[in-house]
Amino acid sequence: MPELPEVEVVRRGLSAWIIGQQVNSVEVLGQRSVRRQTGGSDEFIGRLTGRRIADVCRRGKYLWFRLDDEQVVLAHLGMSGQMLLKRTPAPDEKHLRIRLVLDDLELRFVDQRTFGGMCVEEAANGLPVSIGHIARDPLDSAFDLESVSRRIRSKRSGIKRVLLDQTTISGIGNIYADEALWRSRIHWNTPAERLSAARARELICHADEVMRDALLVGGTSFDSLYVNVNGESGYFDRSLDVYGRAGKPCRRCGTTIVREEFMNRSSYRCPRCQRRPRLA
DNA sequence: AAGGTCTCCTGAGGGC
DNA sequence: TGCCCTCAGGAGACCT
Repeated sequence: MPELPEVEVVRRGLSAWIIGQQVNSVEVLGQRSVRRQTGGSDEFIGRLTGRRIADVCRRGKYLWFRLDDEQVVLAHLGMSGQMLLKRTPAPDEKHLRIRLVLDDLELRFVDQRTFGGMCVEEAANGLPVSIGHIARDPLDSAFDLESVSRRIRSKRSGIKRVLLDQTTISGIGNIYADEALWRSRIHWNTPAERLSAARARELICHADEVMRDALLVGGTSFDSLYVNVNGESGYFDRSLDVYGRAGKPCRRCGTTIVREEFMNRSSYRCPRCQRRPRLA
């Protein structure tokens, strides 16, 4: 599941190959993948064809290509999106949704579950207009630990819900939220407002740390759905401490990790290291 | 206003 | 073998 480290791996892979290349032709094989484009695939193709790629940028889990004319191509990988580069002709993937033919390679957006997509839009102050509400992520040089900590502590909901809210801090998904909470020994349902400033700062630092650790080994992957642009998987799944480890011993205290339902998805924690918060 | 829920989607895997 | 059920979850729409 692509969260910040996985998207950053893709960004780095792409920027090494596609900067300076021209988009010679565009093919949309799946209309749903351009659903954010008001004018549909015709507009997407029209605005993109002939443009040159000037840079590849990222904020949180969003990725975008800066074009040579103040427009950007905004992309989100969703649950299963991949950006694949092909230097030589290759058969179309089963879930190939968008094809960009560049100067000497082909960029393919492949997405099984179609939660992801791409669109061409304007940028304002260097940020695609439709993601103005997305907060800075911990890898952003202008990320401000103090103000994020303050904002987190002002929220009246459980801490995990706050970590997943991309308008407060971006880039964190279900996996890294659980990992950061485990490192900080905090229960996922602890009211955010009950964390001390020091605990909140520590939690943010742990989220930053776990994502940087994952980035070092090329991101997390459980299956073949996520791969970087060379088609290689990440290795961080081998380093996870709690996520997906229900029934296995906590690496700190040996207590059996449990899986609980949360927001119609899964949450993993150590029942001993991450005690349920006392009722207020 | 802010918090919480619903919904989109496809394939893997389990039970029988 | 095949059919049906559950599960995976990011984020925008929608409701309270």
